Amino acid sequence: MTRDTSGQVCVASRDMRDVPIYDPAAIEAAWQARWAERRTNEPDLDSPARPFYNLMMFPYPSAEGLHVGNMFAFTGADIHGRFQRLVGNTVFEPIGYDAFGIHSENYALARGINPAKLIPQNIATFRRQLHRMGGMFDWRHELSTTDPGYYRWTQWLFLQLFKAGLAYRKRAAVNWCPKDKTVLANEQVINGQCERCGTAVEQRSLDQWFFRITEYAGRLLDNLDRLDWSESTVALQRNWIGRSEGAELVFRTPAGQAITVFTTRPDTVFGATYLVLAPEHPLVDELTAAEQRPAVRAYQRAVQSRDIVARRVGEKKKTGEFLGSYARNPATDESIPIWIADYVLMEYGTGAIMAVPGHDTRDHEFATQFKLPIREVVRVEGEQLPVISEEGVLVNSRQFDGLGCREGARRIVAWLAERGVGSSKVQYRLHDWCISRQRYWGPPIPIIYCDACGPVAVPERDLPVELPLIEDFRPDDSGVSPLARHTEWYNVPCPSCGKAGRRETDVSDTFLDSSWYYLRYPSTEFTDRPFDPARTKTWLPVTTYIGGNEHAVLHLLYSRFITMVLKDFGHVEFEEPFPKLRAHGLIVKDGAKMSKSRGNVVVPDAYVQQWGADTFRMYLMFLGPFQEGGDFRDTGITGIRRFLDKVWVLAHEAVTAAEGPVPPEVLTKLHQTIRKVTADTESLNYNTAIAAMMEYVNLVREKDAANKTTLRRLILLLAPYAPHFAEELWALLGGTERSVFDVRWPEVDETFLAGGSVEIAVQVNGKLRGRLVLGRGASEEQVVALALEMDGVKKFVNGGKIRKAIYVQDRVLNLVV
RNA sequence: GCCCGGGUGGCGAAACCGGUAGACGCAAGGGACUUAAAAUCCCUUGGGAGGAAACUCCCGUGCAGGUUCGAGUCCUGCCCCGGGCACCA
Repeated sequence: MTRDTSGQVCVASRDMRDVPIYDPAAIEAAWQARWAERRTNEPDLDSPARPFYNLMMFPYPSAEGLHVGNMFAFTGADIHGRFQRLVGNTVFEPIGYDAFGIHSENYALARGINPAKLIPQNIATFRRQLHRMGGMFDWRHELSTTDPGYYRWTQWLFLQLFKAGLAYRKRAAVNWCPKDKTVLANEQVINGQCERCGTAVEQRSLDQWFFRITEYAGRLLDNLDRLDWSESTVALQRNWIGRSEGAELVFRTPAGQAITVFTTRPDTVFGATYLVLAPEHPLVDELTAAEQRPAVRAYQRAVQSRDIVARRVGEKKKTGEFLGSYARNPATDESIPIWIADYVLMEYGTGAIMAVPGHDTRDHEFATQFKLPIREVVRVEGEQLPVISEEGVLVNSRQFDGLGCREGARRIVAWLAERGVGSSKVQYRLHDWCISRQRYWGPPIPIIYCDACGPVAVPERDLPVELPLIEDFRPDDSGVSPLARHTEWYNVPCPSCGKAGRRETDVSDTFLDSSWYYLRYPSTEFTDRPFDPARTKTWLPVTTYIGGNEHAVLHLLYSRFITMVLKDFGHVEFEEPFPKLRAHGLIVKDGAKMSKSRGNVVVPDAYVQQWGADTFRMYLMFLGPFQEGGDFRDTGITGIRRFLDKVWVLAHEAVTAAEGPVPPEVLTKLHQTIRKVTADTESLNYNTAIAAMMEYVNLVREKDAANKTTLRRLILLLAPYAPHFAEELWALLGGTERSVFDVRWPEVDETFLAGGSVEIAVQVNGKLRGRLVLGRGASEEQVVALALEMDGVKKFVNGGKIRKAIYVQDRVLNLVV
């Protein structure tokens, strides 16, 4: 019996020859030290032969440390990087920390310690864990978004948008989380609740900074067609941008006011029997008749106080109020009533709709409730109103009667456009990006307010605007940042006129930090520029980006937007930062997402400690398809360890044993394995690549064909997956290179694939009746002749005539009788 | 409601372009080695029926149909699970 220092039982050679014990802890520590000392993972950034920028989504350094989901993601990405290096690319694989933001701040609040003191401890833990997992990280280029040398440029970025008119300030109803005491982006509101703490979100009206991402909606959408991204991610982004084609139509009041509505169904304009404005619509006041004023005011107040949950999600029952005034339907010329109702949202379209109760479920509900006229303008045989389908013909639409919906829509828009009361319009669901946060833990927005000059940009030479270390970093419900309690910090002269000014006390959204970090990585050592032009030209855009779909919308959309802006202002030469993106799956535990609140977070440390990083890495990859994720159970780790033990023993046997001839079938299998592992690793199908290596090892053992030359090839295949293990065995098998990662990936020799025998399935009428083992490439005649001799086949052919024989070369023969 | 995934043994999963369903691994059972246990090695393992046995047959990829010589894979209509969006006009 043998045990290593951790108490782990280890194998001896299967024939009891003495083989040193595979002790991952020792090997892994030694190789990690060697990599650091030899600068193995530090590519030449200035003149790389074949630059390959392998990017993974950087973590936020939570107090719990790296969890198993992070390790799954990073391992998958690291395998990709290591493989790319082995096939001859100069791989740059950086890592960093997205350490600003509400996660970190909330934890700091709970502990009562300033995040500026707490975060470095968390980062230290992450750094240690990232080293331990054996990633091919270039530690020279590690970054943290909380470093003033980083956020200086985040602030610079803000200023570029500000100067271009893409950052603006407006008072807006925003999502307010009463528990976290902060404004949330729409994207951070899930079912009307704060995505962090689950508290119901309220509406508040505050002055906020916004970025005009909506100006880029069309480009952000159109470019998706040109990106090599996981389909799932593309679908999420498309959905989020939400393009709708339709028309804007103008309804006029007798007094001449114009109410513009957006509709996707201009074909139904003859059925518009009333108008509905959002309660906050700017025209509401002037359109309200005197006698309706009290009721309208009361309704507006009621809507405002109702939380966003009720407005957005719940409440089947429609509510609304008549304004007491009318407008003309531009198609029918009829006078129709104007209402307000909270089912119409100010943020979408024009904040006003033409209601077509015959052909819209919501309008139908509302009209029924308030007894408003419902008119049929689209007829579908055998269907009752409301008819939503566009597969009908227009009726009650005068000269347009009888047309199909689509054709009708075109003609009606053209007809209204002639009279200046309509035009076609593309509408997006995307909203502008609110980047203000009334919090402490973020980069201060670099603006100074001056009574004379208005909001003035902090001069670039004065960046960074450093976040001061304050004791009272706790937010309150005043709606202003904790920084607003520090006059000594915010009272500064106006950079423009020199009179008394006041700093912006809000900080920016974490998503701004992460919207450009990939530009910073190659240039971390430059203190005088955000990203060096030469380095950027060499390394960007990112070659492969790997990350989770939880960032499919926010992070990826914002990064694309920021890159487009930088392109438009001449700072970079490309507009898509991530031409190739692969989404990995989610690791769940017992069917549920891992979260602190569920208490099901799995920390990898104990596993890495017990089994070694290599075993745990491979185990995570063997769990299921990388791009699908899976449920974490630790029941299968032994399988991977047994596999590595077998390879370990084979390698040691091969070193001492005399080199014998390799059986041909082992050689064939070897080249099949090289082919499969190459293809699967390239396409991120790591689970099946591992299975293929296991199959090969099983065969080598069965044939007792351990051999240095062939084992070296196996070690190379294994290297991306188990890097320390591979280094150790490569050296053992006589590798003279400084690292196995400086060797070239093995190539498939087709001549070995051609040989060997195949098993051909023989079917009668599509049912399997026997198998033939033959040399590759047998002709149909030969196979049919042999098949007819088989007992199982004879029995079912039963003397009948073969009507047809279908032969798929080397695979299957089907006899039809 | 709309948009993505997905449904295959006791479990995680494989299956190229429609061509031998269940590779690989876990767990389980049996055996070898051992004083014993662990480790290791060998065998069995989708369900059912028959046979002393070598074996043989039938059924089987969420459900119901269809296309095809042949369907886990393609088509039509459903059911269920996961994720995203959602009073978006």
